[in-house]
Amino acid sequence: MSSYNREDILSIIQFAQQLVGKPLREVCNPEIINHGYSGKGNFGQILEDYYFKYKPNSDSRADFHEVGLEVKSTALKKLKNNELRAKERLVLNIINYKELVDQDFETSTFFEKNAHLLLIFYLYERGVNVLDLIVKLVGEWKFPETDLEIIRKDWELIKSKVISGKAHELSEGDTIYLGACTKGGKGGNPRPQPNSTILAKQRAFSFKQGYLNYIIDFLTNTTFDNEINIIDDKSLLVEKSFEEIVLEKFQPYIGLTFEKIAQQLNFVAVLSQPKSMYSLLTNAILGLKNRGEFVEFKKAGIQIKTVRLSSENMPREDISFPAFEYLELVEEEWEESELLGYLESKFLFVFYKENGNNLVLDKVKFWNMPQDDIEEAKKVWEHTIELIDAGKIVRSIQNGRRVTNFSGSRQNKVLHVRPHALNANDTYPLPIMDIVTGLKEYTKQSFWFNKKYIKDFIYSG
DNA sequence: GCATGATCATGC
DNA sequence: GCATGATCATGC
Repeated sequence: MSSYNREDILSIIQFAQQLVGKPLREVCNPEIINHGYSGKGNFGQILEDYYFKYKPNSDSRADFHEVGLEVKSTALKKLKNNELRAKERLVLNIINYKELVDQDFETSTFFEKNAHLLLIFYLYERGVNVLDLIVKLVGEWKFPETDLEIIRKDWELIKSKVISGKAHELSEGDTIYLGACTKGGKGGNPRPQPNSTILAKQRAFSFKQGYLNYIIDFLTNTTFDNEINIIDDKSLLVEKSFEEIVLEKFQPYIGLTFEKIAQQLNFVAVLSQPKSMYSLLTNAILGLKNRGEFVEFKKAGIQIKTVRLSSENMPREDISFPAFEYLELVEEEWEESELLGYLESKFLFVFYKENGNNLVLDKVKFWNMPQDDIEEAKKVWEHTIELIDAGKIVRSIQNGRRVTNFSGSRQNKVLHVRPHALNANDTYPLPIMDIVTGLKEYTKQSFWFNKKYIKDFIYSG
């Protein structure tokens, strides 16, 4: 790979960097207005055809394969604080299940094609013509050594699942940085897999959104002083997986009481923080002294959930997701929905169990949601949208309290919908007026994991 | 006792 | 001021 001519590579990158600050319409031949590309990938197709001047193809080799450089364009979104973040994951090459099982990582289609990327980020704006979207950032990307070890293991895990005839059970939450995301719309474009007769959804290798954000931070020289690495030496990853290394950090404290752990870690401060002390203690076990984030968790989109269990293993509380906006929810497609994004992430569950008057660190596990349960959760999402669209959120008002038609914890195995607001007057706008209240706004709500689901399928599962 | 509506606490 | 993780409290 190092035999490629660096000058040729640099000239391509420099050519690409001339895009920064401009839309395609400005930098390409005027005939670009007749481009004829439509659909989601059209920015990339137009870019290749009219700027780089080669026809979009499905060649398994890199775009500029003479120098081993693959061009990828992807969208940024602007947050409320004006920060630029990845709009979604970066989809790489499609996984060919039949070929994957015979490949080795170093010579795999994935690595041959994506070891060296030329990334072009443009700012997405709803309703704006693709030719007028402004390119914000252009840069090259090669994997740092420690990331590459994790990505290699991700790739191996995806391969081993396909070898076991479980391509249909693949999920983005299976892996750390390199995901196997669905590709091909609603039907999932089912295709055969080598060691099972069950058809599997078409999937592609992809960078998790968090990993892409990390690349953006790197390319823009953005640094954070409140982040720590859990793994600082890639040699640790030779013998063990990332998950194993994390779990081992908890091992010395399993079976100890909350107070004992806090004492051993010199963490007296947490005792005065009633609502967040359990999650702060979890952070402390992983080595975070103050508030902050773990680099690998952020890059992988891993969500840490600290759960208090009764002696019967029932969580004290359900677990909430962020409140959803009604106007956005009803516009979503399931495959791109915010909820699916959460459900497909990997979770680290830390369970503290009640033992008399004490709370004891009982169990720690990585978890991600099985496909069947994701399908089950989808029903709640669909039902919620139906209610909002029909203006039938509220069923009645009893003693001043509103009784809603939202899906409760008895209706669905996985999720329910419940208020998530400062109080009942803390609302988001509705697309249409609610029939019972006559209001065009309603108390903020969110999806919640049923605690029974946590008990039966996450803790015990 | 549990499900569900309502609200608190913290940090940015 | 608001988003988010966490928790309270009422009524069946």
